[in-house]
Amino acid sequence: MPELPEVETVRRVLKKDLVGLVISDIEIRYSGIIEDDLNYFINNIKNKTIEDIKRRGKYLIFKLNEGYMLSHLRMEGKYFYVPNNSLDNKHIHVIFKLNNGYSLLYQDVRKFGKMSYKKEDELYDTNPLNELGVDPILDTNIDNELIHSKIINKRIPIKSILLEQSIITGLGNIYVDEVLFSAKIDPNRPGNTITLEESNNIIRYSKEILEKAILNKGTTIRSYTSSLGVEGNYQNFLNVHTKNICPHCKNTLTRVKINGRTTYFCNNCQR
DNA sequence: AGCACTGTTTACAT
DNA sequence: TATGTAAACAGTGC
Repeated sequence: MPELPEVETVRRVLKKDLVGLVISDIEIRYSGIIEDDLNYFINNIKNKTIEDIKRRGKYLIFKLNEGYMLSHLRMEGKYFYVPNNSLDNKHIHVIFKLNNGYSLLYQDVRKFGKMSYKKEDELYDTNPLNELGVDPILDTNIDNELIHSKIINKRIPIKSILLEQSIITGLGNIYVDEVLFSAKIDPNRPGNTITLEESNNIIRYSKEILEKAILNKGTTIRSYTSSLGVEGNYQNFLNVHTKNICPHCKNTLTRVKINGRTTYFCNNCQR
């Protein structure tokens, strides 16, 4: 499911249930999810207490009493907090047994998701978090000129730049289309043609749209992709993504592939 | 049946 | 270094 608003929604739901619980055992059924050596991962997480759940970009950060567990849901990753042995299927790849008779299940139909253990001093200074750009929700002092200078250093389409996560983190295929529509920018425009004013609008609308999407618990487009049974509501506020008609000028929207990703925009309103 | 598609990221070739 | 393509995988829909 996850772009920033969906990951933030998962974070909030999990945090209510999990803080204070101890991970008493870990079962790994598909090791491709775990980026570390399996024994290293298990030995460092087993018997640790979950003290907090944080987020940066699209990453979930489980703060343990010693170190962190980093988790990225990629396309289909989902967590379920359920009583032991009450739910199982072939797409559940990691099971965290908790000390209260409940389990945290990680389900991932496409097996793209990743988890790793990070030591206290590694978290923000090593891959992958040290590669991330500014988080429009978490970072309050964003250097607009710096963002612009990074954008105009590139010649690839602005949509591709925003999907890279290295300048701004949190936007994915849906919200990039929405942000560029609000900013009236053609997603094909090369980075080196983006003005400071346009760059500032990208930052401003990223904040606005992501905030509103979080308030609506994210976007649920295809029903099977809902996580934790939590259905988002922001699909009712989308302007262009999955749409046919421009809500502003009523022209037919253009649908193209950029970076292999389906892209919706209005070639009348977005220049 | 076969192909195109999917809310992500990264490894690899050029 | 920068950019474009393919790959990781499983399911749905035409």
